[in-house]
Amino acid sequence: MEKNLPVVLIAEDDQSHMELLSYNLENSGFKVVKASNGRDALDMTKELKPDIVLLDWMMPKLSGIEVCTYLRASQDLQDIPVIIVSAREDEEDRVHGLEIGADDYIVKPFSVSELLARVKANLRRTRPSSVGQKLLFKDIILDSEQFKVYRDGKLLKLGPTEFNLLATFIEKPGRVWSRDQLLNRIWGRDIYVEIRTVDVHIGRLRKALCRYGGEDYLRTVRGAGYALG
Amino acid sequence: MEKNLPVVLIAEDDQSHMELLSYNLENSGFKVVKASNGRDALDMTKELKPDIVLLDWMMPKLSGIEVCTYLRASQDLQDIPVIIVSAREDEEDRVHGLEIGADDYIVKPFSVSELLARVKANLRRTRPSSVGQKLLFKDIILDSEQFKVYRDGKLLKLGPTEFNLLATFIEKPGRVWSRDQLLNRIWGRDIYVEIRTVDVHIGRLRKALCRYGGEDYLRTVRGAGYALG
DNA sequence: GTCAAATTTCACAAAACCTTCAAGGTTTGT
DNA sequence: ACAAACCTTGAAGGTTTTGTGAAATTTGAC
Repeated sequence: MEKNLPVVLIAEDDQSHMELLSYNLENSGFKVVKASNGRDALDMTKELKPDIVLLDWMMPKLSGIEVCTYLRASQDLQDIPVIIVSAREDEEDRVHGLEIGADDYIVKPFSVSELLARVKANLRRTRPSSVGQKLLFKDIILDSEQFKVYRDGKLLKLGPTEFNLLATFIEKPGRVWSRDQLLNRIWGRDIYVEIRTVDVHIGRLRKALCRYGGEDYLRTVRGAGYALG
Repeated sequence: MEKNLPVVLIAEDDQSHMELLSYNLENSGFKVVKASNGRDALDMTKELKPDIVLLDWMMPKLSGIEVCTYLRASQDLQDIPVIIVSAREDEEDRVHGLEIGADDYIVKPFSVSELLARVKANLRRTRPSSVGQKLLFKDIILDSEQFKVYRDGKLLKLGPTEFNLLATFIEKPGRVWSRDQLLNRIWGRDIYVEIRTVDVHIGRLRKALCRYGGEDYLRTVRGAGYALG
């Protein structure tokens, strides 16, 4: 079982459509979670906090529109990108979808490559490292497709955890992450490890980044957590 | 009889059309299998598992649309690329064709070069090594037309799985593939084999590539997968 | 400056992960 | 039908990474 893959929640009641979507997304390196109606979609979103949500417009229990409206009103879920998938292609419906806060709107039928492109485009905003993009910070380059990190042109050797930490930091330079947030994001929500373990890995990442000299970009925020720069 | 050519099944009831298609495809290095109605097309597809299927929209017994719908619903045939060939050029028909799961839609009359381009484009997705081009990485040459691999000018002996692995890697040098992705891509998606099997084949590929010495280009990325370079 | 709290460092054992090997099985080729 | 080539799998063995406590150091408040 792969770890740390971006999670896509698909809410779609048509079975064959669901197959098509999940197969292609899984093959492109996403973890797929499925919901076959609006209520499940909403519950699972609250529970799992996926990285992006695909909502079919027409679904039993709650429509995609209703689910989206709810998500947008919810404090801790409103940042999750939502893509509405619909057979309605009227300009009016499209506008309605975007008006209630969806980030994108795809009309059925769509090509698989179009769907993937849009999913990635929307993740690029919130989780750039998950879509195989090169990320930069000062003289650091993190290539999430090749799993390589360079500083000042020199390849660095990082362990998996250090890599994930850096990927998290470099997505939002300057943002301070608490130890708890880092544990949730990198270790997973239901793993129990000592909170101090984070410090150790930060230390290791620090050492790795300064392997060939240079400023220490990792900032310790006493009582709060860590940040890059 | 030439082996290992990609197989195209053409379903077309118009005799002269069939001639045109098969002549050109055979000339471009495909093995062509012919069906003159929808029912035969379906039976032969099940039987032969061709690499790609060209379906005329209007055919006796079963229409191209019906055949395509069936293929998409069938567990072990749904990955076969389908191109619908039709005289209907309404946007509506095109949409319908894609909606039922066709990968592409070509309107008659079409140029031969357009057809070939689309066939190859669709094969590139599922059978990248079947479109016969030479791929290079450092001193490695992979000739997917001849199914031969050279390193530093010397012919290497690879088993089929090793060849496919290398073909996958060399298409995107540096890209890290998870074991799951490799299994899906090379073994196929509904085959169940242990994930560790991948490791063994990687090991063999490694050994084969270094048969006559030289650097080991296969990079193991702990917790993530493998990459070439 | 002193002190307590917070953070960093260190070393090591355990866990996770990868590689290799060899024994069947299966497929392919003759 | 037989032999060769190839594939799959489990297990053993080796390597890297990880988690943890304890000690050392830093920090900020007083």
